[in-house]
Formats: sequence, C-alpha cells, structure tokens
Amino acid sequence: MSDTNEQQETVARVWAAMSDLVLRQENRRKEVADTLGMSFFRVKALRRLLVGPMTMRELTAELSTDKPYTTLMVDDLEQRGYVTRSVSPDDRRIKIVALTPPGTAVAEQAQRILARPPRSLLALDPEDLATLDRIMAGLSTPEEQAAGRP
Amino acid sequence: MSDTNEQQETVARVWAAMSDLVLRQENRRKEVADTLGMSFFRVKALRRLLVGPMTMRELTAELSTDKPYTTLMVDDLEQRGYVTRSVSPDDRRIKIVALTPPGTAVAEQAQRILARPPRSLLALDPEDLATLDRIMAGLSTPEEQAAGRP
DNA sequence: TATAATCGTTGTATGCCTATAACTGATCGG
DNA sequence: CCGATCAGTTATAGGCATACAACGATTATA
Repeated sequence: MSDTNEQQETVARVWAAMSDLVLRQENRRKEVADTLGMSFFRVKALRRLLVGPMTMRELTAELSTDKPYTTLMVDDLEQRGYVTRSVSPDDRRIKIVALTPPGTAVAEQAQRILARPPRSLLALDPEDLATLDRIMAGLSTPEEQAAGRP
Repeated sequence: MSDTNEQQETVARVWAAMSDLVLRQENRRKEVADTLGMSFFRVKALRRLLVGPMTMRELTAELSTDKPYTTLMVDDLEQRGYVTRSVSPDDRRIKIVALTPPGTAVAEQAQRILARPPRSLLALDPEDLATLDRIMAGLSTPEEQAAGRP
C-alpha cells in the first residue's frame, strides 16, 4: 500500500516534469504561427495533410472542429496556394483536400521548428539519453502494458 | 561525427515521443474548461495565483497578456467570487489579486485534473519509472548543463 | 420513383483573446 | 511644487475559433 502510494507519487512527479518540459516550449507555437504568417490551427491542418490527401470530413474530424469552419479554413489555405480541393471520382459529394508543393514545404518547415528539442535534452548525458529513448519508445507504443491491464 | 548525428537523431526521437505523449492529453484542457465553466486561460490565472497573491502587473506578465485584458479577466474572476482585488498598503497605485477560498478550491481541482498522468505512464515498469524519475529531475533543473554552455 | 441521408457550403451569432490609444489617480525626481 | 513616470482602467476594433440552422447537390434506401 505504501509502495503503491510511492509509485503513484513518482508517476505524478514524472508526469509533471514531462508536461512542464513540453509545455514550457509553447512559444514554439507562436514562433511557427509568426514565421509562417498564419494561425497555428491552420498550420496544424497543413501538417495533418502531410500524411496524404484527405476529405473535408476527415480533416474536420482530424482537427476536431466543425464542418463550416473547415470550409472557411480550406478556403483560406486554397487562396494561399497551399492546398487544392478536388471532387472525388467515386462520390461527387466528397471533396478531397491535398497539399500543393508550396503547402508541403510550409508544413515541413513547421515540423522542423516544432521538432527542435529543448536545450536541456541536447545537453543530456549520452547514457541517460539512450535509456530515455528506450523507455519513451515503450511509452508511445503501449500495446503490451495496456494489454496486461485492461 | 557519425556519433553526433546518431545522438541528435536520438534526441529528436525522444523529444517527439515526449511531445506526443503530453500533447495528446490536450483534451485535458477542454475537460478543465468544461468542468469549471470558464476558459482555460482564466483557469491558468487561478493556478498561477495558487503560489500566492500577485499584483495586476505580475499577473499580466505571468500570463504574457496585456494590462487591459488582465483587468477584464480579473473583473470576471472577481464576479465569480474566485479572487479579490485590494489596494497595496505600500503603493496605492498597485492592486493585489488574491484567491478566495472558493477560488483556491477551483484552482486545486484544475491542478488535480491536469496532473492526472496518462495510462501508459501508470503501467510503466517500476524500475523504468524510477530511472525516468531520476532523469527527468535532472532535466527540470538543468543548472549544471546550462552552466556548461552559456 | 419517392424519400431519406450524406457532404460540403453559406449565413449568422457569439465568446475569447490580442492590440492600441487614451485616461485617472498615485508616486517619484528635479 | 511640477513634470515625468507608473499602475490600473476604459474604450474600441479586429481576428480566430465555436456553435447552430438551413440549404443545394448527390447518393443511398425503401
């Protein structure tokens, strides 16, 4: 029982430290938005499109927004020349949104800025870094652990 | 050289995993805002006040917003009964914002929701967890590392 | 074929935050 | 004591995102 409590405290401490580290980098969002001259939300849309074209509906779900706003945003991104809208050959109700080459470039630039790790991580001891890498890898694919405790 | 590259790749991978884990929990913000019936920004203000009373100016800096909006926000929080505004005894220009008991309760409730770690962390092997705790502790107080590279 | 459901669009209203300028009252420096 | 400065407020305008209602075009269903 005391053991479990200590465990939970440790988890809480680790989680707080991790959240702090990530969220303290939140200025990155502003940097991205300022650099690219558009809201971070639009940048997010472009980044989601990096994995491939998407219907309006899918994009709406991906950004967890509503259909009308997706229309407005894609209008804007289209005017900027970052995406194209085309009618699906299978179903003429559906429109497919795809990145243009400039749109891809912009999305990748955003990714580069956001992927820039904080100084403290770069200064980490190589051995600790390797350990961290191993543990984090397990965390992002938690199939085994999750399977153990349903 | 190849070593350095590998290091950087590892850092990038770790950082990506960490960001993913934290940012995927971003619905927490909405949960907090919905639960407490106010914008996350206001909740943030209350949370900052948990460490102690603050002048309007300090609160403005803490939230990195502007003075007029701080006034509006504190107006709102005051109406809700979560904070009080009082004139500083030392300098009658200055106003001190402080949490009321209900405000403290709300702020603490927000902290509890935000501090809730993701499942994958809870399911982590105890030994790995201890290791993670040690490494993260070093990351959040990076005096030594930062001192090495000014 | 008639009806219902789906996809995207248009329109409107609202909330939250940013940004700027101008003002009041209080304090400080000469 | 007078001008400069500072803290907080008021006022205004605008951008971005959310939410809801309603519509045309297209497809699926009965």
